[in-house]
Amino acid sequence: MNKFLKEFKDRGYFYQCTDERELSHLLDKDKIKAYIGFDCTAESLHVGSLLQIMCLKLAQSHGHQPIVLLGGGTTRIGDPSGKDKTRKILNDKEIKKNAGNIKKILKIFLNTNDKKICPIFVDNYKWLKNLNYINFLRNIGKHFTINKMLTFDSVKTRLDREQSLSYMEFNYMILQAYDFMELNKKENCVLQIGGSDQWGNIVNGVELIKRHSNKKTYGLTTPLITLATGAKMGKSAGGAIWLDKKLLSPYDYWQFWRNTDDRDVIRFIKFFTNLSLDKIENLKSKDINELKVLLANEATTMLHGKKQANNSEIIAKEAFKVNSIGTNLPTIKIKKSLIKKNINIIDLIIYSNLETSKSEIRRLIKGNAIKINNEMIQSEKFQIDEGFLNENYLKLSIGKKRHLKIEFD
RNA sequence: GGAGGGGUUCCAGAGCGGUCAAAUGGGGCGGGCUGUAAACCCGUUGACUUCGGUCUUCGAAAGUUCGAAUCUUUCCCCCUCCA
Repeated sequence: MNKFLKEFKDRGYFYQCTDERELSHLLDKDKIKAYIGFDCTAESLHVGSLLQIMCLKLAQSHGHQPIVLLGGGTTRIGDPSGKDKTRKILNDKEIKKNAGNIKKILKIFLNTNDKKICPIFVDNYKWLKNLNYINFLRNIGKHFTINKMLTFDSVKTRLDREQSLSYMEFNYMILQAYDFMELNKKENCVLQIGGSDQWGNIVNGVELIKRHSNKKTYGLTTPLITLATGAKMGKSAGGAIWLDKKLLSPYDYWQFWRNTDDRDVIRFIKFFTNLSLDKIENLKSKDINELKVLLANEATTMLHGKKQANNSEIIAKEAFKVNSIGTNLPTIKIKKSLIKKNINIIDLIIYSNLETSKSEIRRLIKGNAIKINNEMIQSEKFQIDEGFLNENYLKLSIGKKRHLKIEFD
């Protein structure tokens, strides 16, 4: 089997392929261009898209060139795959902004230095916006039969569940197929990769190109990643795990990986790090918590850089050491004059922005969750007074995992 | 076009004149156990509070009533069946 394809499989990226054998031959023979489309519905990417990104990275490492398709056009339609409801349609400005953010993230992950494998960014709005309805129906539409379209999962589940599917959404798969054809023509792209929910859309592209241009192309899908607990990846505690430091701090990103379920650790190291499979094989005997740190460091380095990763590790070490005062913790400043006037614990937490609801803070105090300098606060009337000014700062903790250093200014 | 059913707090889903800030489950948060894991147990889950209460929520608006998520009217949205 082709090396790229083999690693693709060994790492667990493989789910389905339209013609594995032939694709393998082709990959042995040529360096190809492979594309993945990214929806622009969200303001940025989150870990749910990370596996797709890793696929492109892997392709690069084997000398193939990735094409990143930003769905600026198709996002205006809304992909019904895997969704039980019609999505709210975004306006042009939002889509444009989202596409920009997504492009930025991908540039961080992908190798942009080597000309041969440098990712090509395209936005399908460019060609979709000018489509002529009549011509499109005649040239493209004739290759699709309703009979077949109705059998695709994205359509079928909606109909089975008696949920409405608008004609607009129904056309989505045709547009995605058209995208593939366009990239095949313009860039000679022969492979589309996507999540398993994209299978139908991808197959449609392959078939359209076959019928319309009589050329052979390939589709490759990745499995839907679920956590050991059965939950979908990326929608975990307290909101999405964004791949964007403006939406999720490097430290929180690091923590996300550090908190991986034991059962997922090796699998995730294969998925989400660049470590070679040989190396990973040797890791299996290591202490599970060390592996989690390794995973967190690797994943964080890839996105936020080595410095941020190391820094996160240091912060984490301090934060979880029982009685440390934590000089490296995230820090905010407060005016000494405020302390001199005595500030109430609730107001201090509001000031710190760790919580925004006073009721919630009261609940946390009742639940023994609030600590200052590692001492539990027992009363919501607790005051921070001048006595604290003997030090340069204090440590505020909420629960076991959230710690903040508050410096006096 | 005709006939029905429905829109409830993050989600699912009860409630159908006062005892409802609203059952139950999931999720979240906090505590315990531990390994920043899983499983399990406990608490909590609208806001504000001088802890007595107060204020804002049950698709939207108006009304009946001492009192409405619950009744009436209009409007908006969703679904099913018939044509």
